[in-house]
Amino acid sequence: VKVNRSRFAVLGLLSAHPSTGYDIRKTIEQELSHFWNESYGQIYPILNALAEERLATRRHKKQKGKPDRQIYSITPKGRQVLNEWLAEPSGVQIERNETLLKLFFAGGLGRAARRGLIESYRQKQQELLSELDEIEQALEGNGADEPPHALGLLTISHGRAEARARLRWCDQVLRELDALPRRKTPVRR
Amino acid sequence: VKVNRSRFAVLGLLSAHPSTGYDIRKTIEQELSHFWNESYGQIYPILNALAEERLATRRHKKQKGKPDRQIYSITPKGRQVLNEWLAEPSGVQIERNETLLKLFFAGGLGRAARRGLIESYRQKQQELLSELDEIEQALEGNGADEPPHALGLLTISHGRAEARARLRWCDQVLRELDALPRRKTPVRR
DNA sequence: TAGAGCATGTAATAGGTTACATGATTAG
DNA sequence: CTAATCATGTAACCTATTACATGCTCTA
Repeated sequence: VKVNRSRFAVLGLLSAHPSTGYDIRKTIEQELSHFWNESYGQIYPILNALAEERLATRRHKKQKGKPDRQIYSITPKGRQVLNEWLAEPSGVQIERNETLLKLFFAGGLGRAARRGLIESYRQKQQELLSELDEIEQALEGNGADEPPHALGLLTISHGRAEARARLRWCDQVLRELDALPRRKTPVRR
Repeated sequence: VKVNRSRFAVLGLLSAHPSTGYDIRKTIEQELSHFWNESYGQIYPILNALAEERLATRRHKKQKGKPDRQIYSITPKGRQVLNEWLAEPSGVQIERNETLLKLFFAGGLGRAARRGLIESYRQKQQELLSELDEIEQALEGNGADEPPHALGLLTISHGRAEARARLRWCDQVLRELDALPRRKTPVRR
């Protein structure tokens, strides 16, 4: 069985409150960007399809001075479909890691370039940690009436755990690389 | 600047020794599958393109009892192109995490389903650790003449660090979920 | 007055998986 | 006898990003 996860990302956001395509993009960027992303090219056609399948309803709202909005709301059927998907366990997902790919082939590279690879990766992780701080702010509910999004905060702690683990790995590798023989491409087989 | 990473995965494997498309697929499965994947639908067209661009040469080898082989070897130009790519730092890559997506929207889910989500994720990480052990074996060079692939082993340690961090996160979340209020969808905004 | 934010959408393109076709040999 | 391994390749399909078009308002 193969499902389109982008559909569920959109449906999931609609399950919190009615939104426009524009809203959805913004929320994804502000609250999910550490583990998910969607572009307009996906969102708008998906919203259309959800409405056709009666998983969401659309209503047009005129605005003055600003473009009109197409507001989508999840239907009971949509909520049901979403919950069914939420309950089924996720399949394994091999996530590509470009830095590891480069490292794997870095035998022909010089000492400095090899270190550079890891150092740049290390910095990316540190930047990620800062981004996580910002996203956490958004999830904590800046307004007084908004309760913090407890489940969202758990995704933040996941991101931090991964980033910290990668940082430690970088530090260890940087130490080991110096100890590694500086001979040419270690051709195997 | 946007590059096709699959091309470099293939080129990188050719840089170790001449291979067929079939060999490449097998090596990827045995040694890179914890952070990279490629299907035949990608590999064969890429090999063709590499030969056309003179980054690799092809030679046909007849076999009896088995299908003929198309053996590709990297050219000096290919090696140069590869090394240039290896040296440039990798851009950020947001990797999608389906479990986190589900957790984010799990407000409407029951207690048990919520725990199930995390427990299944936890088990996937444990399975990953076992796979890493197997891949490590392959990289250590089972033959006596083969030296271990030191850089490859670093990618294993990266995988382990991530998996262990995720395991710890699961354990923590499983503890916290019980403490979380069991009220309905925490609608925000 | 330039740029950002609001808002919707599509077309072109790139990236990637799955299924299929073919067919001999070998191991269980 | 069945299934796996060897080996190459393509077509259909899905998934996803980028760039573009449009046009008003508000801020620096």
